[in-house]
Amino acid sequence: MSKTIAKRKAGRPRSQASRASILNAVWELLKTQTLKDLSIEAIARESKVGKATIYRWWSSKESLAMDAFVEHVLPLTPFPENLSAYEAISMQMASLVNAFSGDYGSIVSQSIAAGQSEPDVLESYRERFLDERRTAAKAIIEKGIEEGEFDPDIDLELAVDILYGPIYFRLFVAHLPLDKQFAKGLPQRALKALLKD
Amino acid sequence: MSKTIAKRKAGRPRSQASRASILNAVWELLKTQTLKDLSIEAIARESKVGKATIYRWWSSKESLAMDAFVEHVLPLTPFPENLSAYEAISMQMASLVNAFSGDYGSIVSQSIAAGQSEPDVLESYRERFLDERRTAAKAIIEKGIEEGEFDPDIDLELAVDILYGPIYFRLFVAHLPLDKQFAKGLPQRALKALLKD
Amino acid sequence: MSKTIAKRKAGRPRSQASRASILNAVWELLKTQTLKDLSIEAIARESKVGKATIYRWWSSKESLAMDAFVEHVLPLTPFPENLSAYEAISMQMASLVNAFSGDYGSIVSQSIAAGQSEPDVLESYRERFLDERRTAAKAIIEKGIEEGEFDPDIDLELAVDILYGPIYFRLFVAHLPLDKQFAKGLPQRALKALLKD
Amino acid sequence: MSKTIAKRKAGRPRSQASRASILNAVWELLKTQTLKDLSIEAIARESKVGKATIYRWWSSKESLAMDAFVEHVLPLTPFPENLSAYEAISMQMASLVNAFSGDYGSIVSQSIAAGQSEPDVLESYRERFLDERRTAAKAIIEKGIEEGEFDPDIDLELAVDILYGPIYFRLFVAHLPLDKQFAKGLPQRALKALLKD
DNA sequence: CACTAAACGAGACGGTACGTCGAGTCTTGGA
DNA sequence: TCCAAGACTCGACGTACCGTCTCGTTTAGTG
Repeated sequence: MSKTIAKRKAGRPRSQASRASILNAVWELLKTQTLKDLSIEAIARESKVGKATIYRWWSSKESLAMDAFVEHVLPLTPFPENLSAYEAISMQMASLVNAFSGDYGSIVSQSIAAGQSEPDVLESYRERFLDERRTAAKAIIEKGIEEGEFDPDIDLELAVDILYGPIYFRLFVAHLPLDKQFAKGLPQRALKALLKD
Repeated sequence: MSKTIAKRKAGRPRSQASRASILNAVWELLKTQTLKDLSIEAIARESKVGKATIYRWWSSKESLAMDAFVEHVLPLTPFPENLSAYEAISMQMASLVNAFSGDYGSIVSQSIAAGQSEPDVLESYRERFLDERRTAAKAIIEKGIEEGEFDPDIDLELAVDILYGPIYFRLFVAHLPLDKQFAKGLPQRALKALLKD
Repeated sequence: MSKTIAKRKAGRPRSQASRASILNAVWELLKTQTLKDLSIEAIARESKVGKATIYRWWSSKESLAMDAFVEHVLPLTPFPENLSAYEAISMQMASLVNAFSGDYGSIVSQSIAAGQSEPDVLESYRERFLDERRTAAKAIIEKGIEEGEFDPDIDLELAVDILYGPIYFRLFVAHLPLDKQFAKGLPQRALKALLKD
Repeated sequence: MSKTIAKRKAGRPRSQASRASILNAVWELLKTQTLKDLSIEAIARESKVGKATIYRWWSSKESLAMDAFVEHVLPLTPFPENLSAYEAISMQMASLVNAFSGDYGSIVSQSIAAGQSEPDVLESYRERFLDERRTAAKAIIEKGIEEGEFDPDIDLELAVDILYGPIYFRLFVAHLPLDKQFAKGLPQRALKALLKD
């Protein structure tokens, strides 16, 4: 909506070719190196774009990485339908563990790592990924409560943290693997905390 | 044993004054800036030390930060004694939440963030902090099992992840605060997952 | 010709202000210190220029010194006209001795000294200074031959070496001064070698 | 004399093995690199000697190079005897040209180059090499005067400069080679300047 | 024959400068 | 007005040597 009524601007319009080329270069480069080691210089070189063009549209390589990330990996690990809340959560958690054990996990952990020194990167991560998923998770839990599976006194946010916290913990600290055993055992044990007494 | 017969080394011995001065400078500098923004140059300047001396003994600013960290904050958040396992864990978790809500938490999160691109920093964190604490936590849980409080089928590692994962989750992602309410609510809810049916 | 059709180049053009500032800083610094003790760092500092800008356009401080030198001292010690070859050479030699006894001599000797380990500096010295002067000297000697003053069997290059070699000898080795007595005595004695029997 | 009455000193005497090893290392290293590029560090490394030992006995790498030089190349290019002064000088000049065209010339030119910024190196060169040779040359010229070959009004120092200056000129500036033709032509032409009218 | 005391190797120290990289900005000409 | 190209200032990188400084270890005399 707002885009269509965007004010008419004089001058040459933004080059979509450049935008795509930049995001693509970032994505390609992140396959072979750390976000930390990625340089604006290299992105410009790789995408045949002037550095100024990058600076004109992005404030940091982190937010640029975030855009590249969004462009490529949005649709992911939905909650299955037509199952009990317990089953649906179990299955979705397992598939998230699986997703985080590969490239996707590495990019998420690097983005959040970058966010430790750049608050807006972290905010961007939350707004563009996490919030949506947490909302979905909370809806499922509420459904479980309504259907009598879960304790009605649950603090929803806390419940989500207990379920997903362990996954992020292993993702960051890597003290133990995000393997099948974990994918199976975690829901079994963690969901106990949500059950009715 | 072997340490007492430590090999005689030729040459001028390492200056303990320099070592202390460097670690102290790192600690001071990290109070006002990000680990990412910390430069070896600045550390050398602040500690009145040659850059080469830093490079001689540390491989990166991250491992240096880790050493500074260890030097300053090792004795922290122990498990209280003479309490039931449930009580001891509850109290220790609360005090960890509290610790992570201040400077200590910021340094931990930055160190682990740095570890995302430097595996040995992460390893160092695990070896010098985490392992010791996890071992202590597992011991308490075992005690709880023996005393009939907790489910004897528990996977200890998984249990620890469920208890502490949510804390690290909020520490990293900062979607919700590490406040008193969380410090109180988390143990109550998460420990349910460990109880006997 | 080719210069006027110089290829159009993309990008920001070289800053003449920086170039001038650098060369000027070099010149000023060389007034108070040895070329050996001159550092790129100091030049950058003094001329308020990034080090990279210096490295972009010069390969070494020696070639930079040579450029600074050329910029400042090209027009020097011409051969007087309307005199006999003998007189013209005598006077020019005397004025060169005089020039070499001051700052000019010190810079020449240091540049050539630098050239002992950097062949292109030496080549630069020859191409941009010496060759032109030697050519002029040889022309005068030829004129002297034509006018019957000098021996027609003279090897011109050798003749020039005999006339000017002693000056450079004293300049480098400093075993004796480049004083008025030398300025007067050298032409008198050395030119005998060129005369007709 | 003075050496034999050298004051008795307590303590360990200077190690001749180290001295020899150092000088030898310098000599070897100078075969493959410039005096400018030679570092005390490298000499110590190569000669298996502590840096302090070098600094204890030499004030700079230049004076060290000079010592190494003296140790290896003192006996050189004497004046032949039983010849006329003209012949003796001619032959000695030719052999000097020849000597300077090889390694010997390169070391001399580098040492004198170093001397441009270190006056004592230059002085050392003069005292330990040049003076002796100039004295010998002046003696021969005087002999030539006595025997009626040369002009009795000659300034001896100036005469030596005229004879040898051209050799050093080519050695330093390298505008023309120190070849056989020069070795033959130079004495023929330059000695004319010394002859009786 | 132990005792001195300087010289020795090794190598850490505080520094300075190196030459390179990338940051973010600026200045062209062309689209 | 945007864009590519590329030069600009700035600051940090990690390295090489500088000359100095401890160390523990020789190695002659001397007492």
